[in-house]
Amino acid sequence: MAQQESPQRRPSIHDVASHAGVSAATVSKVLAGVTTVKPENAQRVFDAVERLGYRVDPLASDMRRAKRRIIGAIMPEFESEFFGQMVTELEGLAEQRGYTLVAASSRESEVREKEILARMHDWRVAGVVLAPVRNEHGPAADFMKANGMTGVLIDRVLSDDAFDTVSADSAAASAEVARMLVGKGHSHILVIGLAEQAATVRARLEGFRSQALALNPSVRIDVITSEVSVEPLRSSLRDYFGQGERPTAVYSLLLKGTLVALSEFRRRGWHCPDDISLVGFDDAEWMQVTWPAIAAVVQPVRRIASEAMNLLFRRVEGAVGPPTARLEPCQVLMRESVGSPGSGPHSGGGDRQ
Amino acid sequence: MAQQESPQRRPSIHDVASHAGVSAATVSKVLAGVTTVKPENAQRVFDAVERLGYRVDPLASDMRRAKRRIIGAIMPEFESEFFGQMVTELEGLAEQRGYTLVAASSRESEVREKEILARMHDWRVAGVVLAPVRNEHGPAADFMKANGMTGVLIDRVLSDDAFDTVSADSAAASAEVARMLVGKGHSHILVIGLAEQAATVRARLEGFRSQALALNPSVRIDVITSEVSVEPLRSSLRDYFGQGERPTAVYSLLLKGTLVALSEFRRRGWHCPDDISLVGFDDAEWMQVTWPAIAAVVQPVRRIASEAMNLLFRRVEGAVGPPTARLEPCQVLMRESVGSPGSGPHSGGGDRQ
DNA sequence: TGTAAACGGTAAATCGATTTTTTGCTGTTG
DNA sequence: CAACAGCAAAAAATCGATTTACCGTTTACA
Repeated sequence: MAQQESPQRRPSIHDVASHAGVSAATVSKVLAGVTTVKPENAQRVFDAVERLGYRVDPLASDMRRAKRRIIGAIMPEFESEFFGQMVTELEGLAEQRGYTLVAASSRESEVREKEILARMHDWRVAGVVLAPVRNEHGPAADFMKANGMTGVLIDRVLSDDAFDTVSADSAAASAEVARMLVGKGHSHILVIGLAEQAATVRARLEGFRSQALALNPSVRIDVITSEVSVEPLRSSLRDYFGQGERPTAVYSLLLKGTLVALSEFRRRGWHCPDDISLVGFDDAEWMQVTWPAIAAVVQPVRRIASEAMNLLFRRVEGAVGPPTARLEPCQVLMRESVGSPGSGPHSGGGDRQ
Repeated sequence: MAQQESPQRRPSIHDVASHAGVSAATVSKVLAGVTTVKPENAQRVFDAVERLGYRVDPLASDMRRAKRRIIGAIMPEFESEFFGQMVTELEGLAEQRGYTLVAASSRESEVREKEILARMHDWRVAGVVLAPVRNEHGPAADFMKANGMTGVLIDRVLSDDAFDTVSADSAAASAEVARMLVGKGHSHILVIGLAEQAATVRARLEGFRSQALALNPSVRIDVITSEVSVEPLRSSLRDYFGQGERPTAVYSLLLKGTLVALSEFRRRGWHCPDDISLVGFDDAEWMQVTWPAIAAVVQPVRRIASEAMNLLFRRVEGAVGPPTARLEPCQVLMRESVGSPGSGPHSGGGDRQ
C-alpha cells in the first residue's frame, strides 16, 4: 500500500536504500532483477519500495544510456482514421517493449518534419517511425542519415537505401481496382491524386494504369493531380467536368480526393453509381453506412505498424545488414458506389445542376 | 554550419566549454541568456556551439527541476477527427511554450487511463490534459488529486472541485437542436447515446429535453442508451425500430451513434430526411459531402484546446484559487438530413426492408 | 599451496545539464 | 595599506538513476 503523504517530493532510490538499510546500487540491482543479491536484502528492498510507493524515474534511468527508451513517431497528420489508428497501434507496440512513444504531427510540412526530427534527436530517442510527408527522399530522411539515427519509414514510401520501409502494396491494390472497374465495363476512368506524394501516387497510378491497359488496351485513363494541397485538385476537377468530360468511374488515390469527388458529384447532382462510379484509396468508418456505401481500398494498418516496429527494434538492438522494403497487401472493398456504366437510369451523364 | 562528423556521441556542454575555453557553467549561462557574462566569452561560446552543432539535451536539462517541460495528454482514442484535431492543437500550443506534448490513448478504458496517468507521474510531467473516458469523477482524476498533479480536464466533463475543466456547451447546443427539430414540427424524437459518459450525455440529454418540452409540452422523447460500448446500442436501436416505433427524427449524442443510426436506416431502406431526420453531435468532414449531408453539432476544438492550455499553464506557473469550469459554445450545422415530418414522399415510414 | 573466481555488497564515477558556492581579481575607501 | 565591495568565472553540488571498480571472504581448481 503506497502511503506517500506529501505530494511534494517523490521518494528517490536513496530513500528506498536508507529505508532498506542497503546502498542505492543494491536497490538498483534488485529492481533490475540481478540474482546475486541476498534474498533477505532483496526482500527488504521490496518492502521499502512498497512502503514508500517508490517508482523508478524513467528519465533519470535513461540518463546513463546513449539511447533512451523512447520511440518517436512522426505522422503527417492526426485527423484521419488511418494515422489515428497507426499511432494507437504504434503506441501499444512500443509500450509492450517498455518504451514510451512520443508522437508528433508534421502537419503535412516537410520543414516542420525536419524540425521535429531534430527535436527527437535532441531527445536521443532510440528510434523513429517516420511517415514522411512526401516520400523517402525528403530532407527528414537525409537528416536521419546524416545524424546516424535509427528509424523506419512507413506509408508514403517504397524503398530506401538506408532505412527499412513498410507500406501498403498500393500498386497491387490499384491493379485490383483496375480489374474490378474494367471488368465491370468501364472504359473511361478518371484518376485523381496529389502528385506531391510522389512515391505512392506513382505506384498507385502505374499499378492501376498497367493493369487496366492490359485488360483493355483501348481504355481511356485521365489523370488529375495537384502539386500541393487538395483545393487546387477541387478546382481542376471542376474544370474537367465543366469541359464536358464524362468518365464513367473515378478512382481517387487518397481519402481527401474521395471527399472532393463526392462533393463535386453533389454539386452536379450526380449519383453513385448510376451517374458515375467511385472507388477511393483508404477506407473510413462512414463509408459503409452512407448511401451509397463507398468502395474503398483498406490499408493493413495493424500489419504495417507491427512490421515497422519489428524492423525498428531489430535495428535498435543493433542488427545490421541491408534495409528491407516491405509491402503489405491491401483489401479492396467493392461497395455500392461502383456499378456498370450504362446500367443506371441516368447513363447519359447529363449535367443536372 | 554544423560539422558534426561522428554520429556516435553528440557534443555535450563540456565539449562546448572546452572549445570555448570556459567552464560548463558559463556555457549554460550564456545559453540561458544571462547578461553577466563578458561579451567576449559569450561570443566564444556561440562560436563553439555553432562549430560543434551543439544542442541542449532537454532531458538532462529537465533533470534538476521538479517539474519537467513536458505536458501529458490523455485522450480516449485517436481515431476520430475530434480527438485528432485536439491532439494537433494541444501539441502546437505546448510547443509554443517550449514544452513537449506526450500524447497517449486510454482506448476508452478507465483502467488504462489510470495506468497512463501513473506513468506520466513517473515522468514528472509539468501538467496533464486529461479527456476522461467517463467523467470528472473517475479513478484517474482521483489519482491526480491524491498525487498533487496539476492538470485540466476536458471534453466529457462539466465541473470539478479540484481541477479546471473545459468542454463544449453540450446543453446549449442540444437546446438549439431541440429548437430546430421542434420548430420543424417533429413531435416524436429518439435520442441515442452512451450512458457511460455520464457528464456530457446527461447535459446533452437534459438540454435537449427541457428545451423541446418547453416549446411543445406534448412532444414525445424516447431515449436509448447503452452502458458500455456501441454494439449494444445498435441492437437496442434495431429492437426499437423492430417493435414498430417510428420517430420522425433521431438525435445522436455522439459520433458513433450517428454512424449506427445511419447504418440502421440503411438496413431498413429509410432515407433521410424523407423517412426520418437525423442530427448528430460531433461533425466530421464526410458529413457535408454525402447525400444527404448530415446535420451536426460542431465542437469548438481550437477554443477548447487553447482555453485548456491557458488554464493549465496558469496552474503550472503556480496560480492558486478555485477551479474554473468553462463551457465553450458549439455551432449547429443544419443540413439536408433534417426535414419536416410528413413532407417527404415516404412519410408513412413503412418498413421497406 | 597458490592463483582465481564467485560472492555480496559499497563507494564513487557517470550521464548532461543547472544552480549554488567559492575563488580570484580589480578597484575603492577609511 | 588593510579591508571590503563588486564582479566574472570556475569549482562543486545537485537531480535520480545506473554502472564500474573495488574490497574482503570464501570456495574451487590446478
